[in-house]
Amino acid sequence: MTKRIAVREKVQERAEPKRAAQRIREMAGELFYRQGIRAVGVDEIVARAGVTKPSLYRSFPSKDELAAAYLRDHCDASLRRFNTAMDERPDDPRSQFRLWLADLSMRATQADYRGCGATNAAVEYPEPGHPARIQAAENKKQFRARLRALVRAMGAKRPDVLADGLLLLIEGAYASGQLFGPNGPARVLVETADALIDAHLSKAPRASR
Amino acid sequence: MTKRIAVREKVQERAEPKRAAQRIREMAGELFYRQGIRAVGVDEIVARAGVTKPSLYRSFPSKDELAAAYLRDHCDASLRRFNTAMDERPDDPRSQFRLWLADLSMRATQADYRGCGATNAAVEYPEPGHPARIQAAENKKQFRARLRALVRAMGAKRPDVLADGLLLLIEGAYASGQLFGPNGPARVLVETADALIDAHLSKAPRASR
DNA sequence: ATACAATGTTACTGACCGGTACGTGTTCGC
DNA sequence: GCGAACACGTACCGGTCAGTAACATTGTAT
Repeated sequence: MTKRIAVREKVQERAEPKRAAQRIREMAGELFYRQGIRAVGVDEIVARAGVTKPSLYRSFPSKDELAAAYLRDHCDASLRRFNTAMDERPDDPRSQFRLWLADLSMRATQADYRGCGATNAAVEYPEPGHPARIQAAENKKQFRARLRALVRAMGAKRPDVLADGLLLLIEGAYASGQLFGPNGPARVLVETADALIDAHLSKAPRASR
Repeated sequence: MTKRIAVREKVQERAEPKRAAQRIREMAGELFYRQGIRAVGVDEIVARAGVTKPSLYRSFPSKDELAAAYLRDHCDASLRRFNTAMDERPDDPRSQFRLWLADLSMRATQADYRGCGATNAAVEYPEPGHPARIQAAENKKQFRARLRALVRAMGAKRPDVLADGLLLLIEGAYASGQLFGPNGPARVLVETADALIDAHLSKAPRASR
């Protein structure tokens, strides 16, 4: 974040060596997500990234800030995936949302599912001022706003209430996916969300699907 | 400090000195829940419990097993609270459940809410064989069974589906309570659950509240 | 060639971690 | 009274943690 790269003439993004900071960031992302932030030491990160510890501390002021960077990456990616999924058919937001939910339901009922990285980070760091916690809260805030916009586009009468209800279901899928494996409650995610949306849209409460 | 009393003839459970194991268990419970298991060292536990480390390891084979014991206590207590709340008026399970949900909604929208200890433990210990994770999964399994029985008593047509839908909402409240503080999604917990139950009971989908 | 930026190498710090060997004091059966 | 059993404390272990200092090496651009 300090100096510039100065090689952007013709081959600025060749992936062969890959900057140390980037390798660290990616490896830290995988390890933090799979094993939890506290469970992963900086030595393990640099070892598996094929770099050394000073390289880490040249790019990140501390492990806590590296964790915050991981969360930023994590939610940038998931928010982008959500947006592109919705933008595929802007005319039918409900169907697109349903597809996204079905995908989440599938992932959340797999054996090694690990839930949402931001939620997990907040569990690991309850201290209010911690960088990882601040970033996690920011991620959640952004997703909530995005979900509200989507529900508003569905034409719900009380969009914020419905959006929060759906958010409860989604967070519930994140959490329960880790504890109950397959056959967990996340398997009913789609039809439960359907019932909820139906109720808020005053359509026929049956007749879904 | 704290001499012994040696009176267990007639009053064997006076709370004055309290066995070291019990003090450890209680203090570990508080600290583990508030700060997370990994964040709390055994030194802090014994120091704040007013005992010493060997006392801990005489009663518990390891910190991991102490964490498992904490989870057992945690969910024993919450399951007992749930049962007594339901048993107050066995004729009207839905109202009692509604009251319990309202209480959860209130707690989950307070600033320092920490969610469910079992869910948090599973986040901290993703490794499948870990004692804390095993106990956490057991807790969740028991609660799911209890919830299914309750929904069955409500007379729902597909009780397991409704119970899992409600479980998603509950776990969602646990998780989102930690990230969004007050004004978080958990504020709509009761009315969302109502809408869901209505839909499953084929009552008028409106008319809630 | 040279200058510079990025990274690696090695070694280190002090704090803290979970866990334990061993000694001390109190209580109770006799 | 006396010794065994019990509950508990003192002092310590080796390992790991996050983070740093000082220096060597590489690659690249001019």
